[in-house]
Amino acid sequence: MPKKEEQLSGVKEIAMRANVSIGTVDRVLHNRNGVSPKTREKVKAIIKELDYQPNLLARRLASKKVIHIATLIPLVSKDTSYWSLPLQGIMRAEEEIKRYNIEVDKYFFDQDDKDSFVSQTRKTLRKKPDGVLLSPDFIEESVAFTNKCNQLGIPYVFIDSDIEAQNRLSYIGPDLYDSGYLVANLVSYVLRGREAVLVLNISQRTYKHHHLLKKEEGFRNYFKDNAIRKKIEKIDIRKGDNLSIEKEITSVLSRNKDIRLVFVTNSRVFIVAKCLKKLKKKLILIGFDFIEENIKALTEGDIDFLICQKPGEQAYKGIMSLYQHIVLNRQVDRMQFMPIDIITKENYQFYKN
Amino acid sequence: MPKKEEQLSGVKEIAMRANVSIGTVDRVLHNRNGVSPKTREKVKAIIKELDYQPNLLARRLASKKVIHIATLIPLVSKDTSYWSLPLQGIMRAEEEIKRYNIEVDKYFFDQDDKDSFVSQTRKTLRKKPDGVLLSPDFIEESVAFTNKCNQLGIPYVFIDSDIEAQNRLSYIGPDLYDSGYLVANLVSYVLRGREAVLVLNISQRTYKHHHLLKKEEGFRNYFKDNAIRKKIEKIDIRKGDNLSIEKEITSVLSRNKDIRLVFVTNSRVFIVAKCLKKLKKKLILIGFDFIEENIKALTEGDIDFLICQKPGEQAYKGIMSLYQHIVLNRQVDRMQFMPIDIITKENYQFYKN
DNA sequence: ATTTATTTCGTGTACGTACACGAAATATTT
DNA sequence: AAATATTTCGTGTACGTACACGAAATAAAT
Repeated sequence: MPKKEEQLSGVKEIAMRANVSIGTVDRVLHNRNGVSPKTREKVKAIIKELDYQPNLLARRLASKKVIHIATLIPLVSKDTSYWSLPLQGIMRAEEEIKRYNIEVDKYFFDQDDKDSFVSQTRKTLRKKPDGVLLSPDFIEESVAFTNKCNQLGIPYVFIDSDIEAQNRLSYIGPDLYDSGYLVANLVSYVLRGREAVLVLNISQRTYKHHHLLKKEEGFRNYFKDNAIRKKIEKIDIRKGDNLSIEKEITSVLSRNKDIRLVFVTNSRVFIVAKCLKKLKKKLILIGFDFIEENIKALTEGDIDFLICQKPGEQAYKGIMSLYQHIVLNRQVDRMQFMPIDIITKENYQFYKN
Repeated sequence: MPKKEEQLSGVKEIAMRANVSIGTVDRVLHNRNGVSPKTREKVKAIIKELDYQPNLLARRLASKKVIHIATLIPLVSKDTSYWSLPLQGIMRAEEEIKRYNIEVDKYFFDQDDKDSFVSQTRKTLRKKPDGVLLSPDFIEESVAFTNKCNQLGIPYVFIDSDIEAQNRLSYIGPDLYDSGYLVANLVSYVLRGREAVLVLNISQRTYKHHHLLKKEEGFRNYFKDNAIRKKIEKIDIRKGDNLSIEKEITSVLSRNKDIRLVFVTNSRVFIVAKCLKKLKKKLILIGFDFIEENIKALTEGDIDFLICQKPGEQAYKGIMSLYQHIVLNRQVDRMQFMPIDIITKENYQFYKN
């Protein structure tokens, strides 16, 4: 018996109303050719009239197109294992969505080599991905790259650091200012009276320096906002080797006997921990990021607090946001700040990245 | 020609390896009966071995089951149109997902009638929904209800206010404490010297009072945290009628000539605006929520600031989170705080709920 | 040993869309 | 007008899963 022709839906209904086959409707929907202008218009009209919304689940299922998401993050470098965490997050997301015909193409650049970044962006673009996740370390170059993405209609999300001006789908990562602010709050509890703070910005990479400055700004503004007078000594160290760092620290500490706490504005805090240990200086040490080297120093009592922002989650969410947006057409929050976690010797075991 | 038997996937692959049909695999997957213990075990083993993950898109497409999401929110009441906004959000989400065989069943209760809440929870449970969105206005009753949901394995999300202890999928809404804190910050810019603040908690409903108190707590703690001395006069008004409110306000204002700013801890601020207008008192007025009555007062200059947290978005996100979780098995953030927006006469036109 | 009841399983169709293939209709050339 | 080229369109199969139906195999009853 012929099926009762109740409520058709989707392409079929359009096809029926337009007296054409679903094949034709399909061609109109995808702007493929092979349909006469007049039926095309007719079908388009009906599509509009019905306010047709495709069933995205069915679409993805039927499509043989593989969706490509490109990721562009730093190589895991010798001086910190930080970027292995986002990478794990990326792979976790990949595992979850690859069965929906989504492929994740991973590109890596050398944090110390601007050219490698540029060449990787080129590679990325050549593959015409459907979406990009990137850590926009080199600002100008990232802007150039994402401008091209804008032109090509490729959505992209930033992780780890942000370039607000760009037309990104989302930024997922820390609120740098806030995390500095939080540290200041911590500091205000820990220090008393005239005890001073040393802020250490360690970065060989000039382009990343503004990150550190944002944290420092948050840090300083806490004291300003709360009208707390606090001596803040500060050094920028542009050389990564232990020796230079040690020298600088020794010097500043001998000049400022009142320093009781050191705040390192990035993950290089473990290097400072080593120095202080060597110098036999027991100061309170605060830094960033849940990486192996830091955890080790934490457990050994050489670091007191680590501020973390789930780098794995950041990358995972980044991929998933792209997936949601590309495949399911979902709107995505333009900002997705990660919680600011405080890790100590007592709770680090329970921290899940 | 027979298809090349390359990489089968999903049920088909399992079926092949187990030497059974996909029908049998399907029965095992869904714990339906009609399969002998021994083949069941065999199939189960292979499923585990392959770490089979079903294609959720295909599953939803093929399933004829309609997924039911129940919503349980207050009726739009006479004294504030607030709840029409979340309702709009719910309907927007519904529109978006109904084509995936998801139905949203809306239940409403009277904010002044505990019994109506209870009876609506009963109704909800009778329908055995697959997920619930609710505003847990009556705490004890909400706990009882969600405990039953826990037993039945029904996920639920809270909007507007939270009961942290419960095992909810997510809370989506304002951080009450923070919004009070923010207002205090605003106040500290606006007021000078010895100018005082009046905090007004207007609620006929005792059970909602703790919300207001949380905001007040945040408000007060700002001054404490920042060591600012500020005279804070405060009244709780338990009667909703304009007359009682007017009387109370008149009284407190005549006793405290130094009050220059009034902070109303909920959406009833427009009532206060009317009173002040009638009394010809020009004070700075701050309150909550982007509802029609308030906007009117804002444009007329009778309210100075409105604090809003996109109630429509809250509900929309709530439904979508449930959908994601139920259909796509996505993990969901346990907390989804909404941004705290400050609305003035100048920017209200651009505010999208 | 039949017949009948019951369990166990395979097949077919459907979900809504994509896309390849080829048939029908139309246009162009001879 | 016939032959050919081109455009326009319909049909069929696939995606991975759900589920109804009925066939085959087994068990129970006569």
